[in-house]
Amino acid sequence: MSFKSTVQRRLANRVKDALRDVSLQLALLNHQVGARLKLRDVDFDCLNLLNQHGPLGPGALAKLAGLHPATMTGVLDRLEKAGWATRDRDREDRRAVVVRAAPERGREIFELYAGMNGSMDDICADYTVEQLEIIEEFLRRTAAAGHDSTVKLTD
Amino acid sequence: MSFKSTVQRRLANRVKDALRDVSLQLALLNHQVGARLKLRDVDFDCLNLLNQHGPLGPGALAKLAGLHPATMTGVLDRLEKAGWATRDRDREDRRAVVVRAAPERGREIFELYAGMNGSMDDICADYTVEQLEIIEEFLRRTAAAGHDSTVKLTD
DNA sequence: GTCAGTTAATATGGAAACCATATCATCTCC
DNA sequence: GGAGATGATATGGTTTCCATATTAACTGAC
Repeated sequence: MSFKSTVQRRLANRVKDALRDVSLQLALLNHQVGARLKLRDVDFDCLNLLNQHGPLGPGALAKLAGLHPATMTGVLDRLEKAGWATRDRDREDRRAVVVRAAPERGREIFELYAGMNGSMDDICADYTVEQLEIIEEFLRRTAAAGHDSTVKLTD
Repeated sequence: MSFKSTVQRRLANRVKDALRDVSLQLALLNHQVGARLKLRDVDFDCLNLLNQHGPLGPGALAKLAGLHPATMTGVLDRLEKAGWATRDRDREDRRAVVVRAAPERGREIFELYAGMNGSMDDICADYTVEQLEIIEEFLRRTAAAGHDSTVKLTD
């Protein structure tokens, strides 16, 4: 890592501090949104993973979420029972099922995030196109770094 | 909200997408770090809140974390027993206790995040001072927006 | 100064969740 | 064809959650 100046190093530390705060605040927001939907944190996290990655098998979802397969069975039982997800037979492997988030329920989640989404639109409106491109690139690289770090921890 | 162009609106959506991915990846990383420390998600989240906010009473910590006071008692029991936090008498209110994260254990957490921290330093080194200032400001405003949204959801 | 009302933290116990292990059906490869 | 592996779930013991109650302490009105 090659910082060009002490100012830049200090700024990097401030960026990392701000990132930690973002992570914390969004985790707390997610917890409240989940509570409003009467979902346990672990259930809501798994639902978010399904919304992000698309349909997955319970084993793959468990691995992604860092959960035991038996735990995932319980989580999916609750999500299915509450109408947030469905389990369907896999067409190619009769052992397997495919789990999908219920698309018609997405609006309920969307509505609870409306405040945050509106605030983000307002914030983004203050930046130029060039600035937003820089910000997006930074966030993409940060997400990739987070993913890589997680993979390294589970090896 | 007043976007100056369609390009800017589209970019805002990409920024929001990227932010969701960052939130998800950091949540998964936190889960794995917590697992390495043999801490339940809820325990690790509370420890992180103590590290971020400094000493707090159990009631204030429960409110911040969106947890029931009785749940917090159990969380603090586990954190105390495992040596991650201490409960001390409040000097001014004999009913109250003050919970502190154990400073000597901070290094263990720090070491598990070393990969991510190093990656963030590398990423930041690619940006100019001006760009890092923009990024930091954006993250600060995003954290504030997240906090405000959470407060609105709990009213 | 007294006392009713409120607050802070914890105790209790029933319900819910977690997960190590086992089970069964299915798939793969030799 | 069959041994070994895999995917998902069942089981049951343990752990966690939390509604409610309890106790000690604080506050403010009278």
